[in-house]
Amino acid sequence: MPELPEVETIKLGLKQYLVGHVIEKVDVKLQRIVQGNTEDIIHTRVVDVRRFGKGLVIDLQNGYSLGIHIKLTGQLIYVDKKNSTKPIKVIRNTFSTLPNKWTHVIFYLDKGAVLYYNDFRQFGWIKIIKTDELQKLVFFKELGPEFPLKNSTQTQNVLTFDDFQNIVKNSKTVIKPLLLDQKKISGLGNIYINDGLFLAKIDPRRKANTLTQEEIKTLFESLETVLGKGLTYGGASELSFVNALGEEGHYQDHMLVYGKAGSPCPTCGKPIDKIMLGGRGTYFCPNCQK
DNA sequence: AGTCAAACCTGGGCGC
DNA sequence: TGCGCCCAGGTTTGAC
Repeated sequence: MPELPEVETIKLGLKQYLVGHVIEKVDVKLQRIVQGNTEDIIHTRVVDVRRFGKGLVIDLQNGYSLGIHIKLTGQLIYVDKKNSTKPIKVIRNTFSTLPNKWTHVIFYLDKGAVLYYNDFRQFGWIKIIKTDELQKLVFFKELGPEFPLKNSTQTQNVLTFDDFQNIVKNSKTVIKPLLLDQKKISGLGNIYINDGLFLAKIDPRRKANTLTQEEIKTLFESLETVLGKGLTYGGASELSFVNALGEEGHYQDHMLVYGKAGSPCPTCGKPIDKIMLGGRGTYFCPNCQK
């Protein structure tokens, strides 16, 4: 689902296409998605797009920002005259032109461009707030340091290996739910954690504080590898993810174990197992991951 | 601090 | 064919 590589991909696109545009009008079709007053963001220019973990921030010239979380199925798609008639992936095999029944917010921009917020499951949110008050939002306030993402624009509050080692060593919890906890480490999600643990040959059920120094090092590097691969492939689009132009990524064609219950392990050929951990589907090879 | 569960949603996939 | 049920997952909240 949208994790660090996916949200970074959206951020890069929005930064390229959205910055410089003036928001002329906002049409909120599903009120639940938006909090704050849309009057505060019209007739003002987009000056920057930032990412914090899996959260996005669109900064405006008048001192306001949009804090955005796309959760599982949110899409932010920039459309101008060049790509306005293209069918966009909605979910799995469903495609539709824009706007469609899953379009909940429409930002009309100058020069005839439009930014659509679509969200099949309606879990995402857009919060209109003064830029200097973003840290008051629970999500941003409690976000832990970011797992490093190679070749990304991430600059601040990046987790070092020493930080990672300390977090893992000092945690009594099970390793997989620990990695999912955005308050401890931000940016990782279910897909890349499953694949990272597989690559590191570590059983997702292990208690964090039983990992050896060597295993922690391998895990750190494995997670870096799979996240980097995710970014290289433009994200994972098995569900609803598309980039800022509505294009799909391709990491789903390169997943190691995620979603592959019963399929042969890429290393040993024995079937991939699926269990629930922390309420989340967890895929691993019981033979390779110790 | 940890663990767990429910809630937020909808459409796909399943069993019957 | 169609109904009912479960599932997917990133937070968020609340309970123990």
